[in-house]
Amino acid sequence: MLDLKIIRTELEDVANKLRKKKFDLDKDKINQLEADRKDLQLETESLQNERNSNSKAIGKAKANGEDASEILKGMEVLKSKLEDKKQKLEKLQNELKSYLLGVPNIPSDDVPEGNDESYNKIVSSWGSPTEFGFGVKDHSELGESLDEGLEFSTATKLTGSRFVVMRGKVAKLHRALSQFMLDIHTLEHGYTEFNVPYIVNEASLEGTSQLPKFEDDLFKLHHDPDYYLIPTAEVPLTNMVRNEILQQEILPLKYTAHTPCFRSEAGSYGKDTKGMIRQHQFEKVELVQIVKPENSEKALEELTGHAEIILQKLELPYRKVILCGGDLGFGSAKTYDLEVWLPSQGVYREISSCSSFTDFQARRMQARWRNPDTGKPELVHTINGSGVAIGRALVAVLENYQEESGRIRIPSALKAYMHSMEYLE
RNA sequence: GGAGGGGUGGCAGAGUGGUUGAAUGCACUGGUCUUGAAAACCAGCGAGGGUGAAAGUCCUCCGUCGGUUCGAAUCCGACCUCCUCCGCCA
Repeated sequence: MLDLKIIRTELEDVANKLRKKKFDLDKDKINQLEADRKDLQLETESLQNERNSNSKAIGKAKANGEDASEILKGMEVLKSKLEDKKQKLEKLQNELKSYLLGVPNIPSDDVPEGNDESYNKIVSSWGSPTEFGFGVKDHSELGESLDEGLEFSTATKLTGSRFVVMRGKVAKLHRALSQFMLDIHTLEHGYTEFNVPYIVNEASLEGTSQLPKFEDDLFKLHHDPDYYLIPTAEVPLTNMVRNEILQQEILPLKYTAHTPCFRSEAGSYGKDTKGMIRQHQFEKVELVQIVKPENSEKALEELTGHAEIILQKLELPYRKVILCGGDLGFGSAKTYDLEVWLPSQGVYREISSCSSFTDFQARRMQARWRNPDTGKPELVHTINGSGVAIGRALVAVLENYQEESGRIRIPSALKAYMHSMEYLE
């Protein structure tokens, strides 16, 4: 959610900046709602003031044994007038709030212009596309041809499309990837490891801005009150500071967790239907930082670097891309995607997305820190990114480490987690 | 699942219908003292919002939502949540 004060005072400027994100801010609607709100709020509050002072006068009169019936008589009219105004004000404020909840974050100045992903800019590359002297296979072909490998049809029997069963060594490799990533982030990058609920409430999802706008992307459970499966560990990790006022000494907070993620993938019919690129359930090691506003730009660079290290240690060729305004997520001010080389497709595919949300999530969550200079609570900034997606990392390893025979070599960084196996067999 | 007891400011913890947005302690900030620090003493110190150039002023908030009342932290109802005991259980 954006700062209402900034919207009020710099409406034109905000509208201009949001244009980069292809969002059309309804200035007339905001102006109208604001004008009405102002009038109504003034009237309501002055009636409340009147009621309060009358009530106090009644209390005083009764304490002194005096007659208060004269004041009491006037209160009846005042009460119904107040009730009326209050209801109208509440309706108006709800209208304003629900509109504002649908307004995206302002993109950072260095975010490139552009309508879609074709305008994203390559920031840097690491390694070069793996060379093969033979015809490469894709990960599903490789995985299905292993004795103990990927079983898409079994998963379809158990559940439906967009799920996978991993058997034996592949399941172990998948687990090795998650252990490896967690170890690097906790031992070398200073993150605290968490094990969190995979089911969260509505307030958490509103805090990190999946709700109310993107309910269709979530799996909702039959439970009262509403429960949802997490689409990413960003939700539980970030919401740990919801409604908190943090001491500055504990900042920055650096949290990581390995969790499954659940996404309905509504609206992606026909996209990546084959293989494990796009699943309803996948695992991910997530990185979250809670920082002082002045440090958020630096923290985004740092966190993205932490995700890059994983790909480097796995010796997977990748490139770093900055998303253009049109491709930027709803709450993000700036996003870097890391794209890993997939030989079978001959393209780089997203394996991590690292974003700064500035104070957008913090405002929704009322996540604050006490600034010793002002003595006042101020909003923190939140940053998160995948470090990295495990299913996609498995895909990348299978494809980039394949040999002509169909054997898969184990990346050296993972050997310690795979009982020194040379090959996946 | 059953029985009982709680949820109040950054923390601890008073407060059971009327100048209580809230005693007290801790923490924090400023000052006095000190070569400096600590201690001691003095003063200040909740959050969100409206309005205003500012000083200020007004409104809302005591788990959440709703109700009773001229007036609710305080009474009533529902829900959430924590603790204790019993039962059950991976």
